[in-house]
Amino acid sequence: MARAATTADAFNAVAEPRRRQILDALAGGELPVNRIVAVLGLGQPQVSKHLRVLREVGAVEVRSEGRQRLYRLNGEALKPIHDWVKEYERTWTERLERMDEVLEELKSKEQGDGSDDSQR
Amino acid sequence: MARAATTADAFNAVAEPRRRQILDALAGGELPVNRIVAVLGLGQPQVSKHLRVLREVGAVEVRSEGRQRLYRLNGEALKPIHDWVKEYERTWTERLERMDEVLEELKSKEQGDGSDDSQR
DNA sequence: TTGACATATTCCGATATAGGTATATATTGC
DNA sequence: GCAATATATACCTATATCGGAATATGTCAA
Repeated sequence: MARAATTADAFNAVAEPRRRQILDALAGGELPVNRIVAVLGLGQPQVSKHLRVLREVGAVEVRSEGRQRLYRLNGEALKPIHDWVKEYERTWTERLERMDEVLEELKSKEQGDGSDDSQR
Repeated sequence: MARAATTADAFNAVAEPRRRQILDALAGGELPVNRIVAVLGLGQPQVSKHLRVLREVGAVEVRSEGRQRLYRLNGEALKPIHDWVKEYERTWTERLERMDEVLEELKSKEQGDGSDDSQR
């Protein structure tokens, strides 16, 4: 048994660039699948599969209209991501964090050469 | 030629629950690898590999101190995620969106009864 | 019914990657 | 030098999953 346990959550859904593109497209309003296909320039089955993933995490909802399936955004499914990342926002907004960073750097230089090797 | 092009970006890095755990642990301050191993209850090589991914997207930085490698958070690497998801925040905060949703529903009901589209 | 259209599902092959084990590298102390 | 500690890397296996092609399902019109 390897590979993590198929985390079918919002984080995973959104990790795929195509799926973010789909959500971005739906931000302008409800769209049928063939419009999304046109926007992404991807095959129709692939789009349907991405839509399924998005549906499973609740990020989109569907309604049928004739032979069309109209997808609409449900941004609330992205709330966990927003909540999680929001906690880190202060890291790049507060000046105090910068000061702390500089102090750490100085400290490590003082103690020897250990200041670099951050790259490989 | 299949499978998407190895998106080594912040979205991908954070899609892994273990890596979010690591970042959460580092939110409290700099930690050596063995502390992270203890927190996660995962093997040391696995943790090192996760740390490498996080380093490659800039979400963490390292400095050496003796034989230890002290990892610290760099929240700014998460800014793209924050910026992206922020756009969707209004979806679940604004009331107007709800109204729009209801209107859409009503419209679809209206259109549902007609057997031909001549009255559209 | 037949056929056209719209979308979903199934099967396939290629690749990415998580975790596991063993090993390599680096630092410290003897 | 050698041993111990701390971490990183290499190799392996199992699985997840992307894109592609073929096919199935569903809806409408003639």
